[in-house]
Amino acid sequence: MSTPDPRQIAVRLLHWAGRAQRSFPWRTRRDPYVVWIAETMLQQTQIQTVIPYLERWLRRFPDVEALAQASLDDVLKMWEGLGYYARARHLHRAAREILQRYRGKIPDDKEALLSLPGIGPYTAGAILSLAFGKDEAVLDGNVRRVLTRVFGIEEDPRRAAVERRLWQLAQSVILPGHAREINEALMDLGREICTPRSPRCHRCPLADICVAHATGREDALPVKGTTRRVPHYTVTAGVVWNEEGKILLARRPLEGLLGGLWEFPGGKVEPGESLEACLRRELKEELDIDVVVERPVAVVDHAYSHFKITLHAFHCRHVGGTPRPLGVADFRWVDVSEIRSYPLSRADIKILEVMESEQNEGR
DNA sequence: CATGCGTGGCA
DNA sequence: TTGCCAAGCAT
Repeated sequence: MSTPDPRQIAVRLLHWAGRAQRSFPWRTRRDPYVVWIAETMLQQTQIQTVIPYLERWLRRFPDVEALAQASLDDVLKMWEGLGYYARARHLHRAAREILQRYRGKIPDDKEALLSLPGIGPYTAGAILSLAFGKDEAVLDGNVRRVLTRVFGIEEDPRRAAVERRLWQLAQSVILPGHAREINEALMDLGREICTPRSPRCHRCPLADICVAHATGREDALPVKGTTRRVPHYTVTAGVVWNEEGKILLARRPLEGLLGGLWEFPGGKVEPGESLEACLRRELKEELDIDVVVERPVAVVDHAYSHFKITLHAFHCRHVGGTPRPLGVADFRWVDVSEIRSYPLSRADIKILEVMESEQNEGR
């Protein structure tokens, strides 16, 4: 089978794009700000997850200025539960930079976009083509899957040389003046038809020119790398009460896992260590306080991006030492009713929900 | 260039 | 239940 003709692909995609489409917020409004926020939320995240977050976000931060003027805590709170929290921190920083350097206007220049935190090649291409109508390609997971199949690319797409070739192919199917429709069609095709498993080739407008379809390689492409098994850790967390009936919340360091979120402090159990000893040690190391570990609150299983934990939470009584932020970014004594107003990770929300249900049962 | 970085849905 | 996967970016 000959190599598919990019122009023919473009024409097919444009025709296919003429069908009834779902109306997403970032399609109804071509506002660069909306596209920027939506595309950032959509990084590694599915549409149905993003939509409610996006709607809330746009009500709370309707433009660059509102976002720039918000506190990081407000921004993280709106992002709570969406994951990959560096995205929210980057949006916040970028908004301040856009306000300062570009008078609040999202730049329509590729180099300027790429220099902003959180904007890489995909998001820059998406903003330029979808919001500004420029003839720029996008290459995301959907487009990568479509192109590796249509062109029958058997090499690992994560290799830099293959990645460059895929960008060239993505650019080659852009018909001048039609980048927006082509890019959206490619991504729609990848999401709805050219799916990772069991692609619906009988409904695909490219099926008759697709190398993978012709050779029965649809399910094998794109080739996957070797998956490493994820480690599992046992972790403790303390709901530390003081004499006034307040609870100690700690803020995680601003970089790294769950950066900037608030949590019930604790940490990883070391080999041979009891849960209670772990908790006393961690609270001493991170906050320089002494506690008595009392009854358990909850046991929560949780999976992060690259490891899993079983989290044992205990009520604790603060018996000594004024907290100091040794291994945390900040700390605060708060009323139970105030905890919900802080951005927390999913695992800590599960703990909080158990506490709230106990409270409602009058325990 | 390889790795770190969340969460929820699905088979 | 477990593993796979999803509109990537930073370092």
